[in-house]
Amino acid sequence: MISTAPGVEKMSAFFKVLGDPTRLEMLRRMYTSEHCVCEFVEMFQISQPAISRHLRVMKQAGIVLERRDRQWNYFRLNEQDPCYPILVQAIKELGELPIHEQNLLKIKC
Amino acid sequence: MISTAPGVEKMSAFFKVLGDPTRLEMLRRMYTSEHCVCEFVEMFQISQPAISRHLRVMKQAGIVLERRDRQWNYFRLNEQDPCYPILVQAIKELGELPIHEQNLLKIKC
DNA sequence: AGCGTATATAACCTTTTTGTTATATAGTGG
DNA sequence: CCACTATATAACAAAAAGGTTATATACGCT
Repeated sequence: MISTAPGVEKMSAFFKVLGDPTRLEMLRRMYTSEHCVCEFVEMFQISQPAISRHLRVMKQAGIVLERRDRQWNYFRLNEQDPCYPILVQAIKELGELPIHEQNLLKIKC
Repeated sequence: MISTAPGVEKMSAFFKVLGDPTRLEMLRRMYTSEHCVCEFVEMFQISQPAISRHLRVMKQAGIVLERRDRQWNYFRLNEQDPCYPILVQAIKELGELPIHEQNLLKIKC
């Protein structure tokens, strides 16, 4: 076993993080691939500081990991998190990203 | 298929409900069996109105169903909810209820 | 050095959440 | 009818969440 079973406190904190549509959508995207902050900034209609804070919340909860590469900061799912399997199931229930919602910013950043 | 795949909005609303430790614990108990309001009132250290509101939040989100029997109001999980499988997985990850946390109020109510 | 891009943090404000107390409603049993 | 129990709702206060703007920091480029 990779990780210990989470308790109610830990798990409800995990769910609280997923309880925001912006964060859930970000996590869904990260399941497909790592993303840098500026990609998320383009993706949503909220300010860059708001994006940064959502990412920090997820990082502090242990749900995502960050990787710094020069001026870019990349975020990805933390597969070691004890709640990771639940996250994966949730993302799978959401199904494929609709084409028009897939990110076309291959060039940007 | 029993229910339609939920979208990000619906699913994050579902997670927001699970994002409170009291509610998550209540759901965990309901997975074992139906419970009436007064049982939850005994179980937690918050007021009866607070318990009632938590139950209403879960009912309005479609996560639980209620059954009225004379002066008692019983709540149970809604197995038809599209997010029900995720809830079950989460509860299973939590593991067995510790003995000292199991409810001994067989007689009350 | 000076500029532009990427990102984080601080300060602030508004909305939502969650608890409390007070009170209303409904069923049960004298 | 009255009292007691079970439960819901309203009104209120405190705390948390989430957005914004302003600003600081770091890197790459000319």
